[in-house]
Parts: sequence; structure tokens; C-alpha cells
Amino acid sequence: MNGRFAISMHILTLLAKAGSEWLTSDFLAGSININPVLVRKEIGNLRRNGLVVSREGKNGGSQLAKSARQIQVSDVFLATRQGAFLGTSRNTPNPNCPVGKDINQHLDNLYQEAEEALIQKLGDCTLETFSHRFA
Amino acid sequence: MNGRFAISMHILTLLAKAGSEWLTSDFLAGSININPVLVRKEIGNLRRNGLVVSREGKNGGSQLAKSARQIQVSDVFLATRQGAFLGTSRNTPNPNCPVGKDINQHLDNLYQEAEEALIQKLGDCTLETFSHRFA
DNA sequence: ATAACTGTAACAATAAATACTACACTATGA
DNA sequence: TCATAGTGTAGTATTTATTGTTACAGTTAT
Repeated sequence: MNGRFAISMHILTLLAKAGSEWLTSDFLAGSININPVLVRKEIGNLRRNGLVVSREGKNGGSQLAKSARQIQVSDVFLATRQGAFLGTSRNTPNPNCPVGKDINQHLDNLYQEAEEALIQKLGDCTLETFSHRFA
Repeated sequence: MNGRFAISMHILTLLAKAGSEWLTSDFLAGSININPVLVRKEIGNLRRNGLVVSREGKNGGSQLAKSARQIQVSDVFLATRQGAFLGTSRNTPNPNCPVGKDINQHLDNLYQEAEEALIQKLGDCTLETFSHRFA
């Protein structure tokens, strides 16, 4: 399990609180306590997903691409998820076993249903709601 | 992300199909295509969670501790989960930042809600239902 | 022109997951 | 009662994933 969702939530919360200010990757990295390059990579992903905009050059930085009210936590989940969200075995199961042969397909089906329920739940919470929980 | 949930589902599906037969860790490992020792470790966990029983010695092995109809997929999730299920940053965030100071607590709250929804969804599916999807 | 940024590639370090070896222990049954 | 076939588990090695670092080209404001 990696920390990309948590890091993205952290970045977005800071941006939400900053309003129209442009925050630098160095500043964000200081709050999260990770390397600024990782922040820029993560921001690149959020940008490709339409959640933030960035400005290069002096006085550059990032801010939200739309109002915090329009960003749902499920958007962050979708932007940062990777692979089957409950995990799969690294090895390919035995194709000569009736169970091994189809297990990955059936797990995928199961995951898809479960993920839908999760996304629906995470859709109830916006970045605005979440960021207002902080002092 | 590790594959413990998937491996446990695979093990339990094979056991469900085997009924009252005692399956060995070698046999299970052959279908999953992983090391038998890992299977025994995973079975140990399932046993501690009351989902399987094992027998040592010659003709030993494992079988379900209760009928497949009584085992919900959510039980497997609960038995194999570890740590915050959407992940946390490895470093401790900056305690001098209003956001960094509280982010982990607020993420935990969010995760707990989300997990409840997920568990509820996974509770709709039993091991019997799941295993009947295989030939 | 210089300073302060972003974007990104390439590589290093660390941590997590998985595999393997070894062996004590248990039960069966010839 | 001994050989055989299993489990349980510790300890270690290997592999893979994640995170960190360095370096530098490109961009913009002043």
C-alpha cells in the first residue's frame, strides 16, 4: 500500500485553504514532510486529472483547478488508485486448476462492485467539507 | 499493496469446493502458484480468525471451519486487512502546520466511514456464492 | 540577466512482500 | 515402533515497490 492518496489529499487540502495563492512544491513538501520532487510528481498527476493547475517560473506554484466544493474525495481516489484495489497475487495462478484458471477474473468482478460502493461513499464528501475540518 | 486478500480468497474457494476433504498446503500452493510456507502462514491467520481448521500429521491439511454459506467476503477482508486501507504517508507530517498536524486523524475518520460502506458491500457476498462462480 | 520556480529523467536508498531452507513437532498406519 | 507425510514457525535471502535524491533543462517575473 502506498501513500499517494494520503499525499494527494494533503496537497489538495493545503491548496483549498490557500484559495487563489500559488503554493510552491517546497512549501507543500514542508507540511507533508516529503521530498519536493515527489510533490511535483503527485501534482502532475492531479493536474492530468483536472484537479489542479500549475504555473511555471518565478512566483509559480499550484492552485485548485476548480472550487473545493466541486471536488469530491472520490475524484482523488480515482486519480490516485492503481491496480486492483484489494490486491492480487503476484504470480499467475495455475491455469490447469478450475479455480486458479478463473480466480483473477472473479476477483476483478468482485472488486469492481466493491469499488463502486466505495466511490459512492467517497462521493458524499467534498474537498470543501474535508478541508473545513481543519483549524 | 500485498496479495493477502486474494490469496486467502483463493485458499478459501478451494477449501469450499473440497468440502470435507483435508487439503494440504502443497496442493493449495500448486493452484495459487506460491510457496507452500506462505500458504501455511496465511492459513494460520485464517485459523486464528475462525475461518478454517487444520490437522497436523500424516493425512493432515485444512478445511473450512464452518459452511461456506456462513462465511462472508467481508470476513476475509477483515481477517487480512492491515493498516489504513487507503494508505498513509510514511513520514509524520509537520506538526507546526495546521493541516499537517491533524491530517492523519481526519484521514482516519474518512477511512473508517469508507471502510464501513465497503464491509457492508462485501457482506452481501458469501464464500458459497463466490465459489459457485467457478466450474 | 538573474532569481525563483516547475517538469522530468535517472539513479540511489529504503522498506515491504515474497520465497526459501531448515527443522521441531504431530499423526497415521504398515 | 518406525517410516512417511503432513503442519507450524523461525530465520534468512531475494525480489519488488516505494520513496528519496541529484541534476538540469525550461519558464516566468522583475
